[in-house]
Amino acid sequence: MATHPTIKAEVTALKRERTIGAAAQLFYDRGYEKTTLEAVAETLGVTKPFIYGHFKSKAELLADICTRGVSASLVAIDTALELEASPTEKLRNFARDFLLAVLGNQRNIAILTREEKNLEPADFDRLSALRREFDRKLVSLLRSGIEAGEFHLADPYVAALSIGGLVSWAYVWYRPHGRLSLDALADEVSALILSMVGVKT
Amino acid sequence: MATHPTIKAEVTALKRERTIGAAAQLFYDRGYEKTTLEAVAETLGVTKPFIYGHFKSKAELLADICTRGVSASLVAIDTALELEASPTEKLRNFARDFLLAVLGNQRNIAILTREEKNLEPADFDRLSALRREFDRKLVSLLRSGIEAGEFHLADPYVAALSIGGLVSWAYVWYRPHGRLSLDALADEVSALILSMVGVKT
DNA sequence: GTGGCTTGATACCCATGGGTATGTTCACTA
DNA sequence: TAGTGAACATACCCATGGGTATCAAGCCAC
Repeated sequence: MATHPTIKAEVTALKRERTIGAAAQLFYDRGYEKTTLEAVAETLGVTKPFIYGHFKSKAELLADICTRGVSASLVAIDTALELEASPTEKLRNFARDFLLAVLGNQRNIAILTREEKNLEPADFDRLSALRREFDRKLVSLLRSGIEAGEFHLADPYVAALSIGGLVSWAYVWYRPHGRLSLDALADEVSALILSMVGVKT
Repeated sequence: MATHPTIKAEVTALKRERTIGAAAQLFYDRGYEKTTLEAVAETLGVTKPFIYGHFKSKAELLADICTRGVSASLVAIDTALELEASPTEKLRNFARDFLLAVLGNQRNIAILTREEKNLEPADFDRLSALRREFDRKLVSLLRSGIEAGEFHLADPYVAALSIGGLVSWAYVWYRPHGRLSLDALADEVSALILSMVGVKT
């Protein structure tokens, strides 16, 4: 009797998960407005009311997908800040994690970037706040590196936005099964970023 | 008699120009699919058939706007490659020009990035080819710097894509009348990029 | 000035797709 | 094994907006 509600909840969660997955793939491939909920339902082998039983609107699906995109990046910066290590090591780890987060959420990040105008204003504001939080934290990491004499940067704000862009943009050009492995790519990008902030190698 | 056709052509060009400008502003503010041609017409103080007299479809408007975005970046790399200067100086100039091109075409670049799924396949392919051309040329610039012993990069492809992303992403965060002037920003970003490729300062 | 042609406004069509009212099935309870 | 309710399919509504047929007005040639 204690397991019944749990199983039910798990089933519901699974259905939401599958729906979000199917929607993300289609939004990524075709774009949000060009994707009909009928198409999403067909991918899942169900019909529209199935979706409306779990989401109140198409925009809610979009918001969920985008939230995953931002959250992945935030986890990367939070993890780095909690490390017991020098700013250089924190940044090295962050750069790797951040790139892996972006590429592991390539579809979500792409949708977040492309479809922000299709978000409900409330969701847009919430996600914008998360992005600003990410930027603030990255600036603080860069600042600590400057103060420790490890980084050499005239303007940590511009550097933070540059790093954010450099890595976020990877969703545009990365192709799985490309020339480099994910790991090699992460090392390479990490080295570029350390060099950019003026870490002596 | 020789001037008549010319004036007519100029008037036609002006109408196209104004239409593209109004459309770009609205696409940028609201998104492509959320912008009706009626709204574009209203901005111009005309009606839909005016637009259809100069463009064969909404998608053609989008393609024109996006083409301007890519072209601006291509001009920057072409200009740099034609310079009689060291790779370091070429890259320094390119970085500045590229950033200024992106920010001078902020709306077009934003639309290009966000709305690629709404392009006709033929236009998408054409613009993709231009982007690849840009990447190839930037790689060749980085290569020449490595061969000259001025740049220190393990992988010029990854570096080119990183630079492209770093600068292209500026359309996301740049706000006119912000803390830094365009010029100061261009210098700062240029310095970051030179540092990234391993130019000794 | 008058006839033809170009331009764009008025008014319209209709495919599309988000969202929903209604009916049906199946799992679970007693 | 009959009854109850949740979950989902069927079938539908209708606002929206891209695109166009039609008509009016101005501009040019002659």
